[in-house]
Amino acid sequence: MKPLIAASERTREAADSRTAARILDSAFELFAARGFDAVSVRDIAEHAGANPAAISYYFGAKEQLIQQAIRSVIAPLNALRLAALGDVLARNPEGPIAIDDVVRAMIEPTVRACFTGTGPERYYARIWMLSLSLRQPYIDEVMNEQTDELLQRFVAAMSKALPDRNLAGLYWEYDFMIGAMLHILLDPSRNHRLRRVSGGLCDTSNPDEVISELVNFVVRGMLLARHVP
Amino acid sequence: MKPLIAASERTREAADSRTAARILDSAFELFAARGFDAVSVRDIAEHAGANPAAISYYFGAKEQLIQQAIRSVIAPLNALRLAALGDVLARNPEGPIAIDDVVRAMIEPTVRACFTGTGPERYYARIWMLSLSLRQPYIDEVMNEQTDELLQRFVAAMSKALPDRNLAGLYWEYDFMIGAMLHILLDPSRNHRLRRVSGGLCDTSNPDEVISELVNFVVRGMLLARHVP
DNA sequence: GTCTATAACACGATAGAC
DNA sequence: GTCTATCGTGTTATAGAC
Repeated sequence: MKPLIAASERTREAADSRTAARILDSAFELFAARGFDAVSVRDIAEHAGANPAAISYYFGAKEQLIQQAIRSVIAPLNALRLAALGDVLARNPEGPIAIDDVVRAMIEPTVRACFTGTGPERYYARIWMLSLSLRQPYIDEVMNEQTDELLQRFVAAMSKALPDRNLAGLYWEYDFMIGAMLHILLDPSRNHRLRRVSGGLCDTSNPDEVISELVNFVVRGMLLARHVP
Repeated sequence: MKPLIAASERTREAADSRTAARILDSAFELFAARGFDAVSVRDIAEHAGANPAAISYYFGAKEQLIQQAIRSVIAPLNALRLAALGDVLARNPEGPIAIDDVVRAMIEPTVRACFTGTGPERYYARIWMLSLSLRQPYIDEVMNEQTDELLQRFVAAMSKALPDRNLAGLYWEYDFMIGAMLHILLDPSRNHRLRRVSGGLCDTSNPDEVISELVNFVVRGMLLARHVP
């Protein structure tokens, strides 16, 4: 593959090269395991069976490799989420839709990707958590690029399912949903902490159970416009 | 201050020295801003007006400084949470308690600490997120040490408020509550993303609004044992 | 108790051979 | 397109002066 001059072009074409693809695969795998800062480009090159120089060649600087790694993990998952939401909307194009189905269209593909996924999207929970904790402009840029439209589509569907709720509440609750989901998805990488402290009552390694508990909790949270004591 | 031999003793006594206290203050402030890996002990020493060697002297290795920084941020917040929960329980020692009050005892001190706190606990959201994303044994150790008992006390209170709910569900929902809270508390450090995407509908810089939305959502999620469509 | 000085090593990036 | 070799910088940790 002939590298292009501009760095932005370079990264866009990167997957065309087998070596670049191997580097990218190694990148998000190692990043997910140990964090962006703790993994050096040398580690990535070694894991990919490539030369350290190949990373600069294909991706430019380490920051651009991180951006590309985040994209590689999030983009395929977002496609799955939007496909699931599309199914829900298509099932009844004119009439009402159920909030359960909308919530499930977000939660089910995400949980299944993290538990039984085989593509890059299985690293979603760890990569997203790392991105959230970094707080750097170049990270924010990728995060917003990957989630702004997704959020608007889901909030619109939530509003369609719950036309009596005001939009502000639904925006808050979308954020709460993502937070709750992300947090429980990190439990397996914390040695199943919730399972331990609950004395085994919560099986945080069972995707069906995680999905069921999450969906029920979130839907209940969204159902009533105001809590009546 | 005379340093003790064992590292564990050293860190325990660290706050006795003015220099050590300045180092610790600088540590969690810089860690919160830039992450554990991205901040060097030199940065911390410089910020504290101390010598790099002082960090090894008082804390041993960087890992122990990180552990101590996490403790310094979480412990005071946990004291506030448990005090609030104690108030709720003391208000009606024998009779029933309201789930709203239990949930609020977790959420209100935490949100207020992050928005208007003046002590180390104001760094809770960022430090905790960083700890979650690190996944190292020495971090897990501190996290479990700081939260296992807190979780049990709160779940017990939740169960007292909702005696018809089974314990497993409450454990799940405690985890969801923490996740939702943590995620929204990070919004300000993401340039108020939710405020932006909601077109200003959600004021994520207003602690009262965050508390109110969170408490209502979480309590609704906990109120019904099963969702009825 | 706090400092200076430095050891010993890892980092990202790149020039230039092939 | 991929390699080797290396530059310059920054890292943790510590030995030893004060």
